[in-house]
Amino acid sequence: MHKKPTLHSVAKHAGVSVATASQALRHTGRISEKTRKAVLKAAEELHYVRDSRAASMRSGENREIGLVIHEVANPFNAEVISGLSDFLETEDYLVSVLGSQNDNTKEVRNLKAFIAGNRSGIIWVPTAQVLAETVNLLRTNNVPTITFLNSFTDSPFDHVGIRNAKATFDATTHIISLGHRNIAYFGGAGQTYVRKERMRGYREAMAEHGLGAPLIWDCADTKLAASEAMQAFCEAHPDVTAIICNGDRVALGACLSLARQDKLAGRDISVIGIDDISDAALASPPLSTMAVSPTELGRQLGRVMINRLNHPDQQQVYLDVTAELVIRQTTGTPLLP
Amino acid sequence: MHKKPTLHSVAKHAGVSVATASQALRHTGRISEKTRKAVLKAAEELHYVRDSRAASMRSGENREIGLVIHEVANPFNAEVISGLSDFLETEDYLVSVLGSQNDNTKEVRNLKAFIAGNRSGIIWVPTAQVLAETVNLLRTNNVPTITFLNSFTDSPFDHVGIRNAKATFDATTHIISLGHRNIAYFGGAGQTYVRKERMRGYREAMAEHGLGAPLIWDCADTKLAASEAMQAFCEAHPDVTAIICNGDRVALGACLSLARQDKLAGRDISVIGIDDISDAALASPPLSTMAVSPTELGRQLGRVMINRLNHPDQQQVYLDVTAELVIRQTTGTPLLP
DNA sequence: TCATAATGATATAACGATATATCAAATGTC
DNA sequence: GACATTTGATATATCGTTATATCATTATGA
Repeated sequence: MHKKPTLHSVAKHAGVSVATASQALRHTGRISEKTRKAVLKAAEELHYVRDSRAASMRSGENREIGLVIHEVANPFNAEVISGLSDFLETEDYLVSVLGSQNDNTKEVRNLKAFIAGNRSGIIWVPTAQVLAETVNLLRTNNVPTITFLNSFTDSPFDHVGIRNAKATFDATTHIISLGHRNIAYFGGAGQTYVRKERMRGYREAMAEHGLGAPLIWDCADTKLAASEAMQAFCEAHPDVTAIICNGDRVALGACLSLARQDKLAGRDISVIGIDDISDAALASPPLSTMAVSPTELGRQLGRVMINRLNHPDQQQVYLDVTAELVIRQTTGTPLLP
Repeated sequence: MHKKPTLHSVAKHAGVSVATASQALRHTGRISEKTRKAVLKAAEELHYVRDSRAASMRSGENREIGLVIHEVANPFNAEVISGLSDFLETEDYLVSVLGSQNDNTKEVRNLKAFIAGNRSGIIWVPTAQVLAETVNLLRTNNVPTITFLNSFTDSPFDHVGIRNAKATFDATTHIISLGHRNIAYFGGAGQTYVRKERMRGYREAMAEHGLGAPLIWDCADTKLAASEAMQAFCEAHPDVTAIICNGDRVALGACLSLARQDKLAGRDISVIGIDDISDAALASPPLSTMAVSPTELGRQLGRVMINRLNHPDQQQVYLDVTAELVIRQTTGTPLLP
């Protein structure tokens, strides 16, 4: 088996020096058209691909962005990734993704992998417990970092996320305005930054209308887990007439369980989600939700990153996108008792 | 802003030479325990992360695998990625993913990015039209490559995929055994390798039972597109009593449309998918399908890759996984006319 | 005791590219 | 025609590692 072509072999094949070949391929304008053509032809013939490790090491340039996310299979995340890479592509950056499965060890390993590979920037969805150590790692290694969705106190990094508290506040207010009194917060587990904020919005809306004793029901963030949890929830709390869900996936799972119990979401129990993933509009009945457009969010994220790369000394950016109420068919007036 | 720590700064901080620091960090066993400890401590204090570009350039080792896939947001793919990276992680490899959005230009760009980054191996879901040029690119650059799902004639690469023709043959045979005669193939578009094989299986089963005039209905591979196409399909072919779908996503879209028309999948029209994505079992009614377990498929893929990396001269591997019939509630006997 | 071997640290040369300095030849100016 | 300038190609150092050779030490053995 022969070895892969290098700049050296291209130069030899074109009959020029390595330095000339390098310049020719980079259109520096210091090489005559004739020899440039010759080098390009040689490169073509040998199927030469520049070794980006060597190039970026010498030049210090590396147009690659790393994304460390908890779960790639999450449809909301998948749509964000899609929007993000589409946008960054137009800026000639490449996005690579590593999933941490909500595991702290993997998270650090993935961040280190991106630092090791000298990414120009890192976008990071932090897990619930961020160690000061991890922050120091990113800072001393001098990587422009943006936290996404989750954040943590005293974070020195740029941030792009959702106005979580406002989203659930608005959702809860809407539900209350429909006449509901007995409203629970359903789904999610643990005290992630995002969930804490969302629960806060719910609590505040409840308090504002004098509806005390907020009720919170945990479950893992999957459709399956939510559908099982909803079953148990309905048995435990038959008096609840509406639930504010921790996200669309959970909301869809809850609706599934309702259908199995021969109940109708929007009539027997009102359900509202957050995110507006593409399945939300397609579900039956279509899901009411607080829409944030994951694709657009991905683009925003890209914009903030480009901005940071172009202006390293700019002050910290903190961008929270507002979720819009989308009323479909899973929210309605409560049944009279 | 200070610069990122290098082996040089670690060595200086520990009071040893660069060579010693390097060996200490790699546990080569040629360094005394005392100085090794000192180096480790220095590295820790400076938050040193090895520059993998320099390391892999010099050593030739690079434990990273690249995956070029058409669509990350596809739930089947997402589950495969999850299985793949979990497995390769146990072998101490890292997986990075690039999505090509079914675009030929992006596909080549992504492959080049992985070649440029000197990945140890590439897993590749080829688009419908693969240029000889692209194959040469991979070969001359000497990257162990595995095609996944799709392939092409005369491919020199290892392959992991699904026994597509058998899957649809079995699905169709099952539908026929239930008593259906008027059966269509629904979904997908164009002549990808996978779809051609799947249509072949359908056609062969139909022919074997003397059921001529196979009917094929195109639509894009998304739930939304499928639900719209199904509407049109039902109007155009009211006599069809069962459809073999190009995949679960399409099948779920079709079921959605049936529900909107107040028809029940499994009674009015039988629907069967392929893949068994996690939503299949959760849908209402639960989807009958030809199950391949995407997570397990991801693991297989990882196994084949490791195998190739450890045995570069082994002959070409071609592995097709068999799909199992899973009967849920969307398949049943046809209504009497 | 003196040669020989083991141990632990270091010096040096790569890996494959690019930035910079350099140099020869061609061109321009008065 | 002598000198300055532009143009196009090249030589060399460098990025941050690791592999290999080298070199002091100290330990071992006859």
